[in-house]
Amino acid sequence: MRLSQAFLHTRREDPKEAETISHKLLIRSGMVYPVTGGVYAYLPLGLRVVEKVKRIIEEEMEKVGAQELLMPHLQPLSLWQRTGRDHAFGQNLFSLHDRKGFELCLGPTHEEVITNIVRSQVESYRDLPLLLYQIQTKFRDEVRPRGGIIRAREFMMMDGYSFSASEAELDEVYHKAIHAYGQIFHRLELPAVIVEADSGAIGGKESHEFITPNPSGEDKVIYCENCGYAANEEKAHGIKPDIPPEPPGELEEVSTPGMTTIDEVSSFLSVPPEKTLKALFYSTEEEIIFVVIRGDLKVNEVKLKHILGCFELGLANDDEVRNAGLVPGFASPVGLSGVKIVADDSILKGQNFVAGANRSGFHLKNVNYPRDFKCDLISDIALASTGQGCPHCGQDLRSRQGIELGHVFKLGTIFSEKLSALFSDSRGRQRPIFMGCYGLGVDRMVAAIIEQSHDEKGIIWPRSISPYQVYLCALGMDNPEVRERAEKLYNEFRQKGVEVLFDDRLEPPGVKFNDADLLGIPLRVTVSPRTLKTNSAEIKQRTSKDSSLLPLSGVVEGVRNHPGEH
RNA sequence: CGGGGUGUAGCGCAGGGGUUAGCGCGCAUGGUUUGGGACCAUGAGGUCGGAGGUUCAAAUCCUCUCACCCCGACCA
Repeated sequence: MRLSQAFLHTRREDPKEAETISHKLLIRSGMVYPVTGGVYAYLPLGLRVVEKVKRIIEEEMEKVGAQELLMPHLQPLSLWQRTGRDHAFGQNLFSLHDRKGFELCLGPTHEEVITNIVRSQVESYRDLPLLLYQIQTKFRDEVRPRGGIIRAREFMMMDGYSFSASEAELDEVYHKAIHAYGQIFHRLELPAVIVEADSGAIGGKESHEFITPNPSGEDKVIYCENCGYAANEEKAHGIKPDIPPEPPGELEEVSTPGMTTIDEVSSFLSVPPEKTLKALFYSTEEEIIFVVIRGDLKVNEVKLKHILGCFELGLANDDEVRNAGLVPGFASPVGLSGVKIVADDSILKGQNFVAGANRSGFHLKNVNYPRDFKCDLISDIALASTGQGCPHCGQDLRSRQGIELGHVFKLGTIFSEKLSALFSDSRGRQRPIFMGCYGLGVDRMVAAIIEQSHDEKGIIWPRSISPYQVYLCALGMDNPEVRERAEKLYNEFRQKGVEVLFDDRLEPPGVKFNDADLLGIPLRVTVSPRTLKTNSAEIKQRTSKDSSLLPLSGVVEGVRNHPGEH
């Protein structure tokens, strides 16, 4: 491609709406164009990158026996009502009516549709196992799109779906998919760790995420360096610190004027936070929940949501709290009735806690479970964090931010049962198909690659997905000899099948070099009056400060045979 | 949905009741330049996000509204 004719306009300045590095660079390099909040167009150069990522995914999926298909973006809402996921997705579902009033939605994912397709085609265990996948646009009306392409409302996703006759067969496909993902990340030069994950709105039992460590990521990974345990914070368990036992003391009311937070109460009474009980009030679509947890811990709302089995969960507002007869800041489970009380199992570790007195300005000392209060549910509902012990080996846990690139789920039979996707097993019995699904954010990976591979000048593409392999930079295009030599090189590169971006513009060197760096093409080949004096061209890696000269006659072969060594 | 911020030329910004709304980049034309965003000259480009109001007069003040971004909530 000739730059003089390319639909490519780089920008010198950062767009003001962008905060994240990948967002800034994608716009500045002319790869994407922001159309509206969380919706982007891919311009020619950006599309080349996306297409390359897609091709790598296709190749690796085919290698593990997956077959590609394409599904519609429009889906009948009724299909979602049958699995109940219209509620699980809630407002995130983009929905619309056709002219007859029939309700449709734009697919945020395709489990329902594919299960329905497979249901009609698969009759027998002989048709299984099956691994199908799609790479296409999905739509989610995110509460808050952010980070440019990292969380968009319209985005590109690879989704694989597996159909098996047994749990064991499902395990097999699941591992094949994980293997394919490993290969994909490897080829993209994108470091990714696999972690245990919560399955969220999609449902299912076992689930893993692939996360690339990055400070601009939205997810937090809790991991153990000693034994390799790693889980998303939403899912992670930690061993909560023990507290030395002591004999239970007498319940005692103390005055704590204006002390409503754990920090205030704990320093006012000179009691460490782990010897206090924190009370929080949540509201679900049905009721107010009173949550009790040891003062040094935080509530993991995902875990809480699971044990409550609710769709909506949020901190209750002051009105809701007062209407339930609770005293914000001074509430405790002691002597409380009429409200569902859920406790973290940390209340079993420790005794003689300080808790609210359900009376403004007062707290209770020496509160002990179960002597002084009851709970409807006790479970692990705490957020794991650094400082806690690894659930497998007991060593200290660590945490790290990351970007979620992929998420795989063992769905089991939840979808097949709801949608009656059955097959006849070898004894002729009708059984639901065992399903798995495997999602990978295509354009999110592009953003993640930029996040972790750039410098102050611009993007640094891995060779495997760079839009072009060579940036051919001709300095002084008005010099006939430069023009002639550069044109010749350009044609030679193209004949040999090397993807080359030819900067044939009549621009000063600084402009060209800066664009070359911004666009992140791995190799730059410069022809100028200076290099022509020695009948050579300058070769420079994007990642290196140094350059070298190669005789003009050997440039194309040299670059083709040893792309990484100049 | 709560909190905060920003909307003025293609992009980045200044101007905060007073006549013709500026600057930088980019763009166009001509010329000089060509190894890290070079220079000179000339020029084009604006419903000041939108609606309503106050005023002799509104980009500027008031009210409402929309869009975008950030934090939180939320999220495969």
